Amino acid sequence: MGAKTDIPVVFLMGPTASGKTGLSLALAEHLPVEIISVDSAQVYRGMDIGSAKPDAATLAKVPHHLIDLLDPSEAYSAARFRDDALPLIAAIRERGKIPLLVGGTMLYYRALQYGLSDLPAADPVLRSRIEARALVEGWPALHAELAVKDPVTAARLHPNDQQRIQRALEIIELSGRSPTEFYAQAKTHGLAGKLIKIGLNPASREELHERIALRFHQMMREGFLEEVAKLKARGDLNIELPSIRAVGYRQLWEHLDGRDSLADATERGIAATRQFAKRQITWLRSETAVQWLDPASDNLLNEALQLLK
RNA sequence: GGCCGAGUAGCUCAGUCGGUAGAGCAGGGGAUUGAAAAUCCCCGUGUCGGCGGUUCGAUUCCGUCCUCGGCCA
Repeated sequence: MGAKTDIPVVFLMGPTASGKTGLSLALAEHLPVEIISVDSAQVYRGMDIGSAKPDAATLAKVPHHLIDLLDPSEAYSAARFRDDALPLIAAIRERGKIPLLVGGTMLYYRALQYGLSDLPAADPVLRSRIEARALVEGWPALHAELAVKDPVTAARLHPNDQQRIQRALEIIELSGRSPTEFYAQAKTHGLAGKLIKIGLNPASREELHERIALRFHQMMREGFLEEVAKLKARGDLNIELPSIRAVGYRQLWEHLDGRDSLADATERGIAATRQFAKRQITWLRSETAVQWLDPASDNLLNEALQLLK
């Protein structure tokens, strides 16, 4: 595998609506790349408009990976992403092409770069059992229980952080070992070889907010509501699923449930997108060695090509 | 033109029997190990519409003006 790691892996990171997809396609016209989507929503089939998935013609023209992997009734994960992406990257390098990772799911980049602890996989049955207990005893009781079994993790988690308390208890139940014990051990391996990180972010937050609103309205014009209605009409999906909880999908689903007007739901969707972008930016600030570009630059493509030389 | 109601945080509104005010939403910062577009934590000074008056002290009471609703002409 040695010689092949001479080919760099390229990350194209940035908050939602910063223009990552556009730039990736422009790069694909000038360089021998294959694109790997780093996006927890684009993995779902039938979630196209709201996840800002490249259209079918584009997908046919430029090789893309990790898009349309699952049915929305299923759940993806950071660990699965790492397991999927590593062999893909190796294969793309074998072909003498550049793996271009594009997307905004920051935890996935993290998992890929640094690996993960060797934790037991999620267990839906156990999770619903823990939830049922929480309903009766309350989350504080479960947090207290965690404090006995793994004081270090409990101290790190806020008593309201249901999702992580649940996960910690799940790990203990499944393995008989605490998260703290796992974290003390080496992680599974992450990415090897040369890595170039390009960050794309508008010069001001205001500008990003404008791009977000503009794009959301564009999605509505393209039939986002119909897309959500179609998913809802299946009858087997619900708002608790990771897929349907995605930004925009959740708000339009709630509107279809009769919660509010379409105009209000649209505003809530846009606000949720802004908040999502803010969280992405928080991740980005802790990323090392990112080379930043301004999506409004007249010379964006050349600047990006320059970084890849 | 007359009468009534409302003008308080970016928005929707509480509230102060006179001692310069607080919620929700929005917004900002942070955390983040198999749900991550998820989940969670922290952050609230704003001429209380303007100008006068009463008062030790007015966002609160009084007068007047302005703006926006509604009703009546």
